[in-house]
Amino acid sequence: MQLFLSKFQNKIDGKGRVSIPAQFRNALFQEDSKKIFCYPSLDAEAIDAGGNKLASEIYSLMDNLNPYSDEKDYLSTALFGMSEELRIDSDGRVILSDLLKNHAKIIDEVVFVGLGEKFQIWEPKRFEDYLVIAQQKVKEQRLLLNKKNNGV
Amino acid sequence: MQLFLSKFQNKIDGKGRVSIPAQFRNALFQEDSKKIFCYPSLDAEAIDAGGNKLASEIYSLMDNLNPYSDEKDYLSTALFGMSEELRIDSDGRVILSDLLKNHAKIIDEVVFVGLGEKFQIWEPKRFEDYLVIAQQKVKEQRLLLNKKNNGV
DNA sequence: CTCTATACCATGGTATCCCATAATATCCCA
DNA sequence: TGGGATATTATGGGATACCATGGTATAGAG
Repeated sequence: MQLFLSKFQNKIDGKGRVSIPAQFRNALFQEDSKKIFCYPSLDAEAIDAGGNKLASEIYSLMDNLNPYSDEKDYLSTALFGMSEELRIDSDGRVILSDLLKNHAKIIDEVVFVGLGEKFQIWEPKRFEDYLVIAQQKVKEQRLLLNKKNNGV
Repeated sequence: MQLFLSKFQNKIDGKGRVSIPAQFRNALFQEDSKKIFCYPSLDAEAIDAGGNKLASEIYSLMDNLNPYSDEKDYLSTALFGMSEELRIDSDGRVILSDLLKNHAKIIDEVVFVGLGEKFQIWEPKRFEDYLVIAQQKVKEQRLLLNKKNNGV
């Protein structure tokens, strides 16, 4: 299985089109996806995206909920209502909806960030900021781990 | 199988007609529905809608209830008494009955919200409010989901 | 005959397809 | 190993198809 790795920055053209990085397209093609499944990330100003595999994970997650529970109503509204399947055109491009662009504050340029089984789409500047924070967190975690290990 | 995803806002014209979003029409067409099955949502100021699949789900739900129970009486009144099958015209439009529009406080504009195997029809402003609540609830329960599913 | 519901037609806007091009990456052979 | 040929990729533009929406014509009921 092929994972989504590395990051790529692409432009959104006058028609709202943006190229999916070729490496990601190959990964998607391997799981037979002609579309990408997208939804606003629950905890970041970014778009979560992936192929059939991610989509079916979400679907089965919803299937396991009680059909007539409030929990399912809220989750299906927040997830399915806000998610989209974007068609990849013959040149490997998609059009991001206003809904998604607004959530991620995207104007005319995006970074695709591989996260293994899925990837995220960010406004470049915001991703820079997020990366700094993420790296700090990692350092802190390392220190904690070191303390634990040294203590014994 | 194709699910109902994303949301779309359309206008109701002077004759009361409103276009079913093309994506939803395709999903309906795949299950061979020339009509949409509608009923007032039981716990929201919205209209629940879907194709043949949703209709037969509701039917079998009723079949499984005790024929002489109060529960069945209430449900059949609340659901069947209020439900309708709206014909989709050659241009992909339907006419919402006054009954349905009143329940959802709809005037001349609606939002179609995909919920997977069915969709809902909302008055736009009311949906905005509901969405905020739904997203809050999901965030509160997010940790639970992450634990179960490794952070989808 | 009038009112309403349905079929049919028109139009502006948008998405999609197809082709072109420049830049980059890959390959191949000396 | 180097350097030129070839393939791939990101990006732009024109033509076409699709879609939401408004309007007109027709048929059927009361």
